[in-house]
Amino acid sequence: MKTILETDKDFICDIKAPCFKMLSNDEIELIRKSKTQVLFRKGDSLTKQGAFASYILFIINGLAKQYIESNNNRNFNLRIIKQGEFVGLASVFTNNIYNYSSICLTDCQAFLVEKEAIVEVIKQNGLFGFNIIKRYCEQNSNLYNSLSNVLFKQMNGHIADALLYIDELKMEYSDIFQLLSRKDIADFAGISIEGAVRLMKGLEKENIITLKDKDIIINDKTKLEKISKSG
Amino acid sequence: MKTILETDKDFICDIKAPCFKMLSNDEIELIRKSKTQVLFRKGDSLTKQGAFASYILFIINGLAKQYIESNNNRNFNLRIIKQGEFVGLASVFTNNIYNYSSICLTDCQAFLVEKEAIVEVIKQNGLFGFNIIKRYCEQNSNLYNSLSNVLFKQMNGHIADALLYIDELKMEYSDIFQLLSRKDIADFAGISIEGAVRLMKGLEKENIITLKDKDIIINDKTKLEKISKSG
DNA sequence: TAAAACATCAACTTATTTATTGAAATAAAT
DNA sequence: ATTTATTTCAATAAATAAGTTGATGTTTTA
Repeated sequence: MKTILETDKDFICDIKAPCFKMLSNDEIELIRKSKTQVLFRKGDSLTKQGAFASYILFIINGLAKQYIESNNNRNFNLRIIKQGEFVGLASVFTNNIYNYSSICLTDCQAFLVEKEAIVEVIKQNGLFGFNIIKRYCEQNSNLYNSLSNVLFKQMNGHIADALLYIDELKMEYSDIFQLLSRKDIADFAGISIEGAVRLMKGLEKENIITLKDKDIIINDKTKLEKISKSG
Repeated sequence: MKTILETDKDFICDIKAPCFKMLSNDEIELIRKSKTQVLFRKGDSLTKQGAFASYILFIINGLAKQYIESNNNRNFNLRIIKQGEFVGLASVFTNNIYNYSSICLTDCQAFLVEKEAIVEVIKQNGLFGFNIIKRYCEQNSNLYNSLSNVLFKQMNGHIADALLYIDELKMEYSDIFQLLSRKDIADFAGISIEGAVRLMKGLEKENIITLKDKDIIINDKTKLEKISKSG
């Protein structure tokens, strides 16, 4: 009956993310007071595009995907959210509404911090704020990458990008492809499912990748990168 | 690219729920300013047990289920949320954290109102507040029913209760059983899936109910009510 | 402690989703 | 106008999830 885990004061210090290490006791206390910890199950949504954003989420462990929803049934996947990352930063600071959805690819232990507390701590602790902003900028630049890919490339480039992006996560999360459906991959590439399937089969024929059940192994990264560039 | 539907001032007045009819123009404006409308898809979660509650949801159309999560994989279904109902009232007024989860059984058009606005309007408009409270009490009494069922009855009574509860919705939503899995029914009864299957087969043998694919037809309501009472 | 009330496990069946492929329809680019 | 790029539709296969049943364990209660 307990998805809300009681956590003691030490717990927040225990988190691996460097950004929490630099907080003073007072600041930790401030965060601790206005946080709650939740176990999200695989498939649960962390944020819903269009809903109010009153808190940010910090992912303690697990993987999730962040995407934008379209009016019909096609989504565009923006990124994989990894452990130690924040979700909802921008929404909290600016428009008060999540402009993307995100759902768990695995069970995700997360803690939620109310925006007032985060704002307060950032105001107090410049270094903390700096790190938060840095992270946010990194995420944002990825987003711009995604956008330019979508805008200026075509199918082959898209799927190459998607595969290269996901493959980068494979070092840390070797089973990442197991967690993704063809629709997920297609949504990363911004193309139709059938298109994604076809192109990947094509890449397999040219020995650039190997499709092994759900897993995808990149045999010739150089060639894939060339395809990515040539679009 | 638009799940957030822009809605004009008239829209909120247009909602069938009686409780919105009694608002003044100013109050409507207040709500309108701090609301956003979202299309939740079948399977999307409306609230997550343990997460912060900064807004209430008003369901414009669609069906959802409200349940409490347990540490393992067993949930207890509290109720079906219907169109015209609120989700998250208590959480907003009291503890600031949702003490239950809820997910959509069908696509749900909902609008979200930030708690500050709801609180403000309730303070201004007694009749509105009264209605909100009335609704909340109704929900709560159902909850107590559920609890006492769980506590004081056993399997036969539980499944009878669950079936009777769901059957009541059948007038308005004739396909309600199509939307529910055996796990859902078991979770309403608070028993194991296998237990639910077995008992329902038993009830079918005694001609009390008919299982027709996913649909369940109650043939002998009186007998089922007797089972419910006798526990 | 024995019976009753359930839950859990394992095996199996059935239904639903996901993946794949060819063909046809649009749309964009040359 | 005619390739070229891409989506959509339809049919099928493969994989996964849901439903069902019997047998076995575990509590609870009398």
